Amino acid sequence: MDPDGPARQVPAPIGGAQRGGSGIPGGRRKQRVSMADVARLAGVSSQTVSRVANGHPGVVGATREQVLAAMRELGYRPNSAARALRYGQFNTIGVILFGLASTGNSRTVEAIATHAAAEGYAITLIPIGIPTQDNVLGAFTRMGELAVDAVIVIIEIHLLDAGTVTLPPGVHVVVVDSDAGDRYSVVDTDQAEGARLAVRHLLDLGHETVWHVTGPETSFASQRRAQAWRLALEEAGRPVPPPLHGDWSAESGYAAGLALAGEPGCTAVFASNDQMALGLLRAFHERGRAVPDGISVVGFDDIPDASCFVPPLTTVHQDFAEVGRRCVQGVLRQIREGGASRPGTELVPTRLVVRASTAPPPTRP
Amino acid sequence: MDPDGPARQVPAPIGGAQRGGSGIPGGRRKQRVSMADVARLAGVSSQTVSRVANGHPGVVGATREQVLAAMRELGYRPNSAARALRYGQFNTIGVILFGLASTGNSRTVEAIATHAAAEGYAITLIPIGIPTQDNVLGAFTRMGELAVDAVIVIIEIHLLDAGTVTLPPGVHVVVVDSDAGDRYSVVDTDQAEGARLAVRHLLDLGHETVWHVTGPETSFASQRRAQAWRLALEEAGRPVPPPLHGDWSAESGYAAGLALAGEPGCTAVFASNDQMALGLLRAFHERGRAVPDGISVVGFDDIPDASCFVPPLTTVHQDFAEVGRRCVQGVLRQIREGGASRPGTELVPTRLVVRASTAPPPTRP
DNA sequence: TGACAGCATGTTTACGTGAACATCACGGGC
DNA sequence: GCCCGTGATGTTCACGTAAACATGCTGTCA
Repeated sequence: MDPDGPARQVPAPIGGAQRGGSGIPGGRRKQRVSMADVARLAGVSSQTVSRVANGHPGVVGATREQVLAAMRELGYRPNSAARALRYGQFNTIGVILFGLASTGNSRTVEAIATHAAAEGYAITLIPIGIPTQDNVLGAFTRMGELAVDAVIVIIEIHLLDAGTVTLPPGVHVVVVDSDAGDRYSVVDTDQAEGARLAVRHLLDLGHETVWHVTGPETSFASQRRAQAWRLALEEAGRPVPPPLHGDWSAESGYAAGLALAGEPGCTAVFASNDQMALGLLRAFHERGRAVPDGISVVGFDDIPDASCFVPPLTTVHQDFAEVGRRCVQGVLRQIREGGASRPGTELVPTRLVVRASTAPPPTRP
Repeated sequence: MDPDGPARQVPAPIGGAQRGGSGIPGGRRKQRVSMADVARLAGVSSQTVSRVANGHPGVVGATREQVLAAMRELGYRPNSAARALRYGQFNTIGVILFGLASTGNSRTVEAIATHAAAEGYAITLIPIGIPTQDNVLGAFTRMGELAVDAVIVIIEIHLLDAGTVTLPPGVHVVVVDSDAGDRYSVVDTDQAEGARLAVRHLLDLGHETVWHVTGPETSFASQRRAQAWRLALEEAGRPVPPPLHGDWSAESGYAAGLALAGEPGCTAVFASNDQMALGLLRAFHERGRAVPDGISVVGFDDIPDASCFVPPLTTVHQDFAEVGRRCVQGVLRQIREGGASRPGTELVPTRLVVRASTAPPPTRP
């Protein structure tokens, strides 16, 4: 940028004409209406304008009206930069994330934004295009200069495990979906419980074992679901089939489904999210394996569409709204108490929503 | 506008009168490290620190190193409030929207965030919980005090048609998905073309006419799709069946599907989005109406999951990323040229993606 | 009636940054 | 040897706001 305004000496371009009046081509870089401008028009001091703007007492009715009229006439809007400078805070929370496209993220962000708004905070999004170390590092660095009072991180924090990267000191931070509970304040869905619920449900229906389609290896949520799946099987003394690897997309679930359809012993599958479960349903349908009579499917997330899959999907419900709420709660606590990030993990419970994609296994011939 | 809000919450700057180390343990009060602090440690003036921080020339190597070392030692981070105050801009774009949950919105926002980031801008989200006049008005008002240089509006702007509401003057603004092209700069998907493509596709396959499931009445996108659907049928001289009304959700599509399954003359349906199309597929499946052999279904959006519906869905592809890109382009142009919002509508083209949910109508007995 | 309480309003100042201007040291040309 | 140009660095100031402090006026009570 090149803000070389030679004529920026002028302290107040007013003089009667306000915006378009003067013959000056292009309003240059003059700030818009300030308190001083309003004060001049209203014939009071700028401090009185400030008092009126902030609803402070001690301004008599007539004066107040005069000031308000001047504000309206000039279209005064408070300058939040100056205000932030004065107060030392922005009333803004930064959210670092990798992609809004994933269902969970957008719902979590929405909840964060909503709850933050209720507390008078706005949300600033810092998206990471590709989650490489460099990009993440860059985002954290930029973070430092960003106009935010606190940060919520919704990326796989273990990308930062190299240890060379640390959040700028003094930044309040809450992390979602991570194993960094020993270093940061973490809010997370109880992935393990959810996966266990899914597996137990299928075993209780009488299935010998449960196959699993994972999410991407880089996802901590996926890792934990897979781990809990394995554990639940082992605890029940069941064989643990080799997991299939997906990438969250329905297409990858479809590919896994085509493979699983060829496994005669496979009667139950737990997919690490609903999209992949959708892919499974399609594959099984195309291969003539009836769901749920021939094979059962359980997903994870409980996206709104899941109730209209064919058949409606049994899945683990995640409370994204609650995750968002607790994130906001967490950072606000830090901001207000002034403390640094307090390590620890908060788990948001899950619940199983049983629909029509699960049933007892077919009776063996 | 009414800048006279309720008393603003002011975090009392604790401590005595001076910045000196008031022995208060709950060290909330003072700003963090400033240039002056760095300057003191490095034994230079704060202006020199500023030069180093901004990479300006004219600082000799040794001095620069000294300053950098001091910065590292103190953990200096520039104060963006002061910077914004100085420069008169925030490098931030505000996005007003109603819910990220809708597929389109989150993808558009993601694209906006990505492109904005590439230009050095961050995104501030202002969510509107329930799109009542009051809430929208409130958001626009808050907008005025927000730390943003421009605004992108992704709500049904006709909510504001009362005319009592206007954007704060001087705010750069781009609107998505709206009929306000005469007042604002608008970027929109070519809804009409998309709907026409869908209808033409079905008619070309030999269907006598096409039924339609709309989105909510408050949605301008839905209105335009419905209008284009009607027009395409009329142009072809076909009967126009009564439209069924949904609310974007799969469940509402399911309800519509149950109704349509009872219409023997219905052989083709155009749903206003993919979620509702999913609901249709479920309903038709449950009612034994085979898709596409008994009845054809076309959606709108081309969500990633659509390729794994049963059967894979023929749908109209929306280029959300392009919409986001143009929004950013639009506001940046306004910011740089300094002009106000220039009325006009930019249309982003759509294309039909043919999959397996459409086929010629069954031959009449 | 005078001193003072109480309240409306004005004045000063600091917040952190960076442009514009000031200063200072050094070296080369005359 | 002196002057001046050049380049490094310091000083001043304004950006818009609001707390702290100062002023000035009104009315009241001893």
